[in-house]
Amino acid sequence: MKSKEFIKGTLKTIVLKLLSENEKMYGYEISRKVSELSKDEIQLTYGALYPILYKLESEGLLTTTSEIVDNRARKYYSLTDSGKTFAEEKVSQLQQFTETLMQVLKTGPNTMLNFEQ
Amino acid sequence: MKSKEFIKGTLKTIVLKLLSENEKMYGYEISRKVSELSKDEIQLTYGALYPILYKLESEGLLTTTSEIVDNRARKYYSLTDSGKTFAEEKVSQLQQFTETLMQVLKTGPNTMLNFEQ
DNA sequence: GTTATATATTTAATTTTCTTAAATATATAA
DNA sequence: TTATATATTTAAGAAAATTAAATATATAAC
Repeated sequence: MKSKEFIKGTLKTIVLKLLSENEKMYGYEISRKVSELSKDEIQLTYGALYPILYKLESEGLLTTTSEIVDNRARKYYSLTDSGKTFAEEKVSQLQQFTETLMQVLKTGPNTMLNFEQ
Repeated sequence: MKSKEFIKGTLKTIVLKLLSENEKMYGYEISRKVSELSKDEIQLTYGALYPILYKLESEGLLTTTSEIVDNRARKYYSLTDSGKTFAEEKVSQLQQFTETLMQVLKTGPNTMLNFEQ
């Protein structure tokens, strides 16, 4: 069982990151891309993904266009201008946070205590 | 406003990490230490911290001892043997996750698309 | 003296976020 | 005709964290 708990809070920013790299993407594609990039370590389930997309849309950060591809409905999501700005901010903040977290996790183990015996 | 959302899911592991470096710590101390190590970027509020500690205790991963210091009650938390093993696992998993996340965030921006025009 | 700040723990209501699961539907390979 | 892959949506429930308040002592400032 992969450690899913750590993803919490980062999913939205990952979605924003992918959308900032592509003119338009659809839900399934986003989910696959995350699996691919993370070598299946990070999974973006639909139950998590679609609510995120709806919320970003309701906030005016992305727009949707529907297309029929191979007879199947496909809904594309694209960042708006404010969405692009927001995405840059979030990604930058997450990178910063990640570095800080690594610092916190790096200290020790038992710094300065390895001289005993 | 600092990006607090990213912390979700990582708090427990941060607590475990600190406890694995110290024989015993009390709640307030843990909270302060996280602020210090992260230069105030990560905040462990009591509403988050104490429920985490209670849960770890109920799972047998840590034990508590109460002391009176300067007339004030102070409750120390220490990892049990299984707690130490668990802490190592969690920290290692979080480090792995963090590296994966950085890889995902690193790709792009707009790889291969900067030749247009 | 009393006010503010720092130390210290606990608990509860609420919100956010995610998991799990199910429903719906088409295309294609076995 | 069965399984697998593609594709979206929604809802119930759980988990985790936020916010806020209650309680209590010590000490520094005014």
